[in-house]
Amino acid sequence: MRIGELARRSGLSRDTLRFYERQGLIRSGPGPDNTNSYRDYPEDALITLEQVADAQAAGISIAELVMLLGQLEAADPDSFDGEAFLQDRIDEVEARIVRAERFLDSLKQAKAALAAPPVLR
Amino acid sequence: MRIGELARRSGLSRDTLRFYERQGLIRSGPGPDNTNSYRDYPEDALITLEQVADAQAAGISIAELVMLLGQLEAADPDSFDGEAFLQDRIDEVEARIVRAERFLDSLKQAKAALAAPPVLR
DNA sequence: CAAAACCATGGAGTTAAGTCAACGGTTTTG
DNA sequence: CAAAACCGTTGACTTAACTCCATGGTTTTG
Repeated sequence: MRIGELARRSGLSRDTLRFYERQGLIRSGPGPDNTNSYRDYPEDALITLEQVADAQAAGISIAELVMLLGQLEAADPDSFDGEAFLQDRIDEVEARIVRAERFLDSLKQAKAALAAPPVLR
Repeated sequence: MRIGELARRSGLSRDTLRFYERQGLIRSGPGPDNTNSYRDYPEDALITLEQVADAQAAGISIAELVMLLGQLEAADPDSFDGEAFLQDRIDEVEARIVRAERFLDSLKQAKAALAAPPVLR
């Protein structure tokens, strides 16, 4: 599909998609009839973009994500210590989730307090 | 306590603390003997800073956090619709946690795959 | 086939959250 | 009391992640 469709379907801007492609997060090939004038994205770019959004929500930067993607698809365990790198990200993300959940609780408590009958305040 | 101690105990830089104070996230009073030369932070600034870190992990910006803090301590429910605002933040944070957890699962699966005996790959 | 709609590239600009440097005043300490 | 250790302010700078703009080429459509 072309960039406009991907933008519409992903909710991202065309500029963002081109930016992501420059960063190496998504890839596009030459068009269907091999005219190379417009980018052509595969259907699964949408899935990749969802994963990118997940990673960002988890506090992973684009640079880190590019490294992770490289790790995962290289699947070359002898290259360097990708396992330790992965474990570090796992620890980071877990810590972040703990913090986010703690904050979520505060928000909920605050809301409950606001919603309570004024006499209780 | 003075800024150096707060920095050491919170793990943040003095510059960051002054920046947070300018933004309205923490407050300092005049020193103990009322000499006003150095900032003096109350003990509970440390707690506030933990909450700030939690909020940031939850994807809340400083500007939003300042509004939230205002909401919470005003506790003036008739002012404007703070309840709706709170609910919006709650929804956002929950969505973010869902994404982060999904990403965490991917990371764990990737690690398991790497750790598996090569014959399985 | 011409207008409308779409796309590419390059480069500059923006925002959030800090970070750094320079310069000078204040407190503490041996 | 002088040196060392701290602190304050101002303003410029940095980084990440976009976003915008200008200019010009390509596809689609009526």
